Amino acid sequence: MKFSVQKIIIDALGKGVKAALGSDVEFNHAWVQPCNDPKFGDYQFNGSLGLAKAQKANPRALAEKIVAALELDGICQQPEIAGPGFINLRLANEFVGRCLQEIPAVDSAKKFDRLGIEPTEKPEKVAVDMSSPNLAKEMHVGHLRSTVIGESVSRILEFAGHEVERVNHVGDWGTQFGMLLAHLRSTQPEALADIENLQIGDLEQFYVEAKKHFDEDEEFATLARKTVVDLQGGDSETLEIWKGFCKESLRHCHAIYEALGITEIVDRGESFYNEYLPKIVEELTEKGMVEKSEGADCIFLDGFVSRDGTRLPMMIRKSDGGFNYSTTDLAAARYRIKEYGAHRLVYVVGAPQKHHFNMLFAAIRKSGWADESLKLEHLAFGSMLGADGKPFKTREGGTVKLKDLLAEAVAKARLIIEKAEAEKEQQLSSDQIEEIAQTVGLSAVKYYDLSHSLNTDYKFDWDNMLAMEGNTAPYMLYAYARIRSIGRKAGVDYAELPADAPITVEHELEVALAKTILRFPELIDQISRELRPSALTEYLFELSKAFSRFYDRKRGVRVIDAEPESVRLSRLRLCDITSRVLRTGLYLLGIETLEQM
RNA sequence: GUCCCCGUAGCUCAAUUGGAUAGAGCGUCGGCCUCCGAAGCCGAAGGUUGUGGGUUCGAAUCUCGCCGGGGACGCCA
Repeated sequence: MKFSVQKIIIDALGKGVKAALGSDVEFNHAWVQPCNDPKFGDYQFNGSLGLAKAQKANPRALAEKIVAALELDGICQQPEIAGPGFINLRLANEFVGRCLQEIPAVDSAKKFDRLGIEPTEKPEKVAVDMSSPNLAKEMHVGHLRSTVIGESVSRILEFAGHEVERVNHVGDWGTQFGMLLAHLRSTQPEALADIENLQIGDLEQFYVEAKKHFDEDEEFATLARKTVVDLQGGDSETLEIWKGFCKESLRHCHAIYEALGITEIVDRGESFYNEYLPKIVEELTEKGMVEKSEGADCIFLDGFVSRDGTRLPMMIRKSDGGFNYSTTDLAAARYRIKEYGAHRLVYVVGAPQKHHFNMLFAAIRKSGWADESLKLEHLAFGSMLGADGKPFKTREGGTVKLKDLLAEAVAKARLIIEKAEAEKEQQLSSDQIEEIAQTVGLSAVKYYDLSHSLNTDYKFDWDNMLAMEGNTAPYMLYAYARIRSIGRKAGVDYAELPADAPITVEHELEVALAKTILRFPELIDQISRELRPSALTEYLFELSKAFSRFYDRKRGVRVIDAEPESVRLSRLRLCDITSRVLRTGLYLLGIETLEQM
């Protein structure tokens, strides 16, 4: 699979169109799409319709001209013209078999099972801004989507061949830290001696206590305010305590990242940019972008004007001289462009900040820090809602800690697995059940999140995400484990199957499975551009269904006891490749597979 | 007040960014295990895509209005 089938079709059609209509015709790749209904074929060309209009010709006649000029021998069956002028293409079974044949064995030296998919020829450096919790508190459900989507998007980009830096833009600065550090000093003076190893069991509780202290004790409040001044003034002792606090808070974050399979994230908090902030304002002022307005330094950007003419400001320096998040975001963007050398900045941040990012991007463009090729993307995602459609909260109305949510997912998964185990003959050990519960529970949460389209809100529903049926992690993990089990049952090691054993597809369900596999490369190409994990979950679900039909007792084909041996080998190789695509696809969602469940 | 997002089967969600007869899962009804993992497969019923116009060969998708829900709009981040 050194190529995507779609690209081959696009090339052939491109040539055909130029041969039929002249080389000055501009060919649009979007004219070639997979058919949504297999009865039409595998790929459709719908360009005849648009071209016919431009050339004032009959679309069907035009389609016939194009078909006559097509060279698809050995790739497709005879093209068909349908409806108002669609050209339908159906891949030849021999071609499908040959493509699968070219998929190389797993190269264990590589980070991914590439399945023969080449990395992009134009690798980019991408900074993915993700997760970014506030270190003053525990991570909560509000950070789930950014963390999970950010990781998936990062893996997809890496697989496509890009260099990715996952940036954890944590909130480690601000007035609240004065209160927290003062509280730490007054309640745990002994901890200050070994601040490096500070331990705070529950940051949330600590925050609440500190806030209470602040509200009820005027003397303490004064102390807290002084601590803010000390911190911002660079008082070394205060800085040490602050560092210790942040370090401990980050340990809490990384316990969650580890559970979620996130290992390469770079913690670069807001404080990192403090020294750059005055320079940013200075630089942008020199560029004439900054205006004084009501005592504050603001940037007014083209297009950010309400109908009555009021200009909408992007404030980068408050009237008291302090900086705010816009300044920090500008500094961070500049750093990512200038120091890291990013070609693409991706922000995995909730939809409510759409307006902020629109302005930020406009300001970055205007700053001239990068040329027009710089890609700026706000991957805006919707909120997680409770079953009642309202913001997701605990029964008491409080914020749900991410740690608790994940623990509950594992607990619920464990119950389901134990129940299923009780009905089986072969029993798994309790260690195995625990491992399966961990994987299933955490995967279910991730998969459910990623299977929704980014932009819209979704309802968090335990039953739907842990269901064994439908487009869920348990179903996908089961499908994978089942295929692996088939190999064991057949007494073969998939990795040892002879690479030169031909793959032949004949049975309808065999062909359908094979063609679904062949769509994987074009999907990678698509999602690495669009950054849409839900397109991947959708595909993996289809692949699993295609396999289940292929392997169905009644309607499917025989595999383990298929005859002759050449057919058995061919089908076992098909099983192997299916499992590899599933494993790779799930990996790109941040999900590890199980050999058995 | 200005702007942004959403509204699709009883429920939860899709729809390859303007393509053909709008698809899945759950739930309901019905079929398939002496047969490779039934956590599976096959089928039926279920829709005026909130609503009314417009654009065109073609609209859930683009556009304008209305209805309903959510959100953002200068010194929090």
